[in-house]
Amino acid sequence: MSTLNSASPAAVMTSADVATPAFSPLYQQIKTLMTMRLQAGEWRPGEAIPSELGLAARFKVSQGTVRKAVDALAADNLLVRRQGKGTFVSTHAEQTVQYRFLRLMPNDGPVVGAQRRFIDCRRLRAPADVARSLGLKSGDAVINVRRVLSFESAPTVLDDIWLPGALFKGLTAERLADYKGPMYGLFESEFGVRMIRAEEQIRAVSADSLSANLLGLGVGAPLLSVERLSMTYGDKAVELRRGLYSTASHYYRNELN
Amino acid sequence: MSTLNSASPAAVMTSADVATPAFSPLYQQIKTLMTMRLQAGEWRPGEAIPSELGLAARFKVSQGTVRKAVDALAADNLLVRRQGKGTFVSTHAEQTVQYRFLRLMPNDGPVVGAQRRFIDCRRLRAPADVARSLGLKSGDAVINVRRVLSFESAPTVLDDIWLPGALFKGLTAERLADYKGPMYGLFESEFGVRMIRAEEQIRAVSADSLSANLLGLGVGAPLLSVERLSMTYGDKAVELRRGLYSTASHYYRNELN
DNA sequence: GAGTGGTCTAGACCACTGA
DNA sequence: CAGTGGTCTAGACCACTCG
Repeated sequence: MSTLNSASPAAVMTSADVATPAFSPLYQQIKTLMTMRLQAGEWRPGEAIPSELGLAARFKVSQGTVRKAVDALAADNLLVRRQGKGTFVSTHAEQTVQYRFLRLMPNDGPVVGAQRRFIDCRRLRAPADVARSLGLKSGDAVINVRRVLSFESAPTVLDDIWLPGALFKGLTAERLADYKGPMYGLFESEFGVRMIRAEEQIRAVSADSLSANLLGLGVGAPLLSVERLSMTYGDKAVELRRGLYSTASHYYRNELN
Repeated sequence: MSTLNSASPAAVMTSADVATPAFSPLYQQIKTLMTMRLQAGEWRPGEAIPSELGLAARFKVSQGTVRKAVDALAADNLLVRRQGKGTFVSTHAEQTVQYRFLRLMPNDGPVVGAQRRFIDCRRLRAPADVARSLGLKSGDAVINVRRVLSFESAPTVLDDIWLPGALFKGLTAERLADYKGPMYGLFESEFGVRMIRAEEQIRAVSADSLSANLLGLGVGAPLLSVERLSMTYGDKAVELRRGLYSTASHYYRNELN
């Protein structure tokens, strides 16, 4: 580790260095360094990172210390460990299990793939509330995508998606429609934007005429309103997604610990 | 560790023992042993468990191995580590932060305490669906509690709670009303039932006349339906809670990783 | 068999708490 | 100050994957 100490690896930063330096353990510092390499694209989604012993040599610490850092990154879903093979940068592209953040489950019957229908994809100026959520200035360029997800031909999810225009130049309805696989896979491979975590605000609302129409329901039908803010590295918000879910034959599943 | 090996601690179970013995690492076995001690009430909620070195001596393993076991139990929220003080059995009683599993947040303004009003607490025979969820036989004794939670005098949550009668003998409306603190604290201290984790199914529904009345809304108003199944040790279901949340001035908050 | 992650140990030292 | 959890090391060996 060349970041903080001078001689031996054990000579870490201590509380004598500064007044209240907020002591940070070595493995935490290495986690930060590795996160920066991931963010910089030095290690690409789907690829293997160096072995633990290799990383230990590079950072001049013991294997146990890089192990703690890698464990933490794996817990954050940034890396995936595979015994006997190596440690890999996680990716949305080979996402076998549904749509990463979508928690909808059928009331009965097996989980089944969704059909997507894109309603429109427009480039426009950010409304005040969208700008605030995404950390933009009101009037900045944003891209607005609307689409419907159907399960077994039953329209179920109406998504209203807002993306910073600066990050997603050239995103069109065609590219969305042509891309096979989850939308986050497209964002990752084509625009270098990786979703790390998200926060959702869930409410119950009544369908207005537009959404009722698109979801094949009556006006006033109860819908789940799911407002999701997705973050990339550094907890930077990069997507605001307002979803309306029909919960007649599906439910939102959550686990509490 | 006297459970599996004979001589040295390092002589753990190997894949040579049986055909496909599903190799379980030492720290995992110790985690299981500690969980059993917790379940048996040998270490009580709020109390400190032995120090890591003490546990290491007792189980005849190294400190590092018990550390992994304790880390896992702390990750499951069964234990709480406090540097310099010790490791404690977590408890619902001194739960400073709201109601453990309740994810409701005010749209704006600070989090504020709730007022509780108990509507009734009856002992009756389990309906088929309740019995199925709780792993009982249809017709077994259950306790049904209904109550309303209000925030700043606005009724917001209508809970319909089902508990196995065998586990909660003597639970009455009086004891519920008299108990200060969260309901799960009462369950823990008076009935020895600790909620470990829960699963929720969330839907949007329309208020019927009864729930509309109790929540001060119009009939047909959209409500969040939250059906929660809570589990104790061994993933045994011990509470079915059907909640109706008014999401006019609150939202259900969820974090996705 | 070589290379990877996974487990376990023994021992040193650090940070935090409370008497 | 003693006692607790937290970090870090060095080294051994095990389990898994793949050529």
